[in-house]
Amino acid sequence: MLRAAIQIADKSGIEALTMRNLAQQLGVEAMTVYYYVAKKDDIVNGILELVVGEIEVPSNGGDWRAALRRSAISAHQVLLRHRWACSLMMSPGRIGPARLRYMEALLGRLREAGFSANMTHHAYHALDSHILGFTMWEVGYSAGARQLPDMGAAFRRQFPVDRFPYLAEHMGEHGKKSNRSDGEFRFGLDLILDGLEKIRTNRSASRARTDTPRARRRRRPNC
Amino acid sequence: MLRAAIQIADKSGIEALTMRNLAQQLGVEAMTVYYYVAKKDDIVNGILELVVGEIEVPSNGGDWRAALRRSAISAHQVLLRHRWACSLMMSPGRIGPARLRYMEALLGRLREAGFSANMTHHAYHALDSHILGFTMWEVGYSAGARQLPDMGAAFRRQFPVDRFPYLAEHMGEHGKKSNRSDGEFRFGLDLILDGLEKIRTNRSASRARTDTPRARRRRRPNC
DNA sequence: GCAGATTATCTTACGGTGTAAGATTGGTCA
DNA sequence: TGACCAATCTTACACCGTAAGATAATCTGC
Repeated sequence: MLRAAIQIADKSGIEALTMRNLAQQLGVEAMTVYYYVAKKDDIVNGILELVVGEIEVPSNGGDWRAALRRSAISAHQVLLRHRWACSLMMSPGRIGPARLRYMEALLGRLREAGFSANMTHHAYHALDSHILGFTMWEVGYSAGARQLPDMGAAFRRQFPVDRFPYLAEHMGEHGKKSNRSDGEFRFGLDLILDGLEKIRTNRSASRARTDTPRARRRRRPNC
Repeated sequence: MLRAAIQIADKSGIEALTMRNLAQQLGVEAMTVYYYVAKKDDIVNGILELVVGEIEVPSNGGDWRAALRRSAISAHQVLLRHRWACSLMMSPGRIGPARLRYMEALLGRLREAGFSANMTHHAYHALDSHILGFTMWEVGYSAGARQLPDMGAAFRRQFPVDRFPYLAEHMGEHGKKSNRSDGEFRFGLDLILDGLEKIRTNRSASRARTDTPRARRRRRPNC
């Protein structure tokens, strides 16, 4: 049943996932679905869990940066396969077991790499914001582009290039082949990972040189 | 009318913004609203435009980093004032004049700082992803926290600390006063801005040393 | 002053949504 | 055969956006 629900959402969007549509897909009447499920929300949570389960969790050992990078790219790809999932992941009250497992693995990998509890907390949110934020933009953008085939032309008609030169240039960049397939996603991702690595090595170095009990307590307040 | 709509959405969430509710707020019947507006979507686009108009646009001249930082923090605050706006900004087909003005200013400020067209394109999306992605997480998280007052306890009940130690630690970080009020948002923002500044100076330096016509053409393909 | 046009509002109705309540079917076992 | 029970369907309700058209209030030109 959840498989059928995912199929509907993938093909026709999450707004097409109605109880009546789902029932029809299953060859059954709408209310029959309620024999297996208490509320529609349970279905939504269920399919979201399945999708989160598709994401590759960061591997243990080895280069932390590479591990997190692989996982983030996997998340990006999964969310592009199921374009409805992104906004659901950001809405409240949708954190199930699969999601917790993913979060735990990500947080653990950061701690293992040597980040403090507080730093891990910040790093997690920076990464999460990029993954979900960027992918959500991408999903919305491509949806808009599909509705309005030549967005560039439509834009130029309404807002002449001489009044919005930078926007025009920006649209031009979007048309480039070199900017297709994950380029923008990886750019922001690497920006964050590079920044984190720099902080990590600086902290390690400064700890080795100038650590004090008070500083350590402030850096790892929660262990 | 748009003001009344914003008021409803701010107080009771965007799902409470129905034509019947809005009409009642205006002391009128539902269909009367359609005398002033063709579709409900026009109202939604309208209030989104007003909100985007509240965002402080990056100033010209001076430190590009500071200008973009101020603008991003302003956007963050505006979107926290109107918690429904975030997801709307990421949905397709909602780019009105105010939004274009904001984008143009941001893109222009990046170009003016010396970034190439391609780099500006990437920088824009990195920043945008963080602003919208982070804020959207924050909105969802605090909404969940409001529904479930003691989330930490609820979490511990369902998922014992010994199985999710890192998650437990993460929740602990969320409880800290030091992590309130924008700390996490600014961390990710500075990570991106720092990374961009590093790229900017590296590019400028390498251009001064080793520029060739071909390299220049590839770096700024669109001017 | 008054007919006609314009502007503003309301009424009714339709097809869509999630779902509450209860009737109905068919199979399994004592 | 009769009781139990799981699976399905039927009906109905309150909500949603909105199409179509009636009604009331105001302004305009003679």
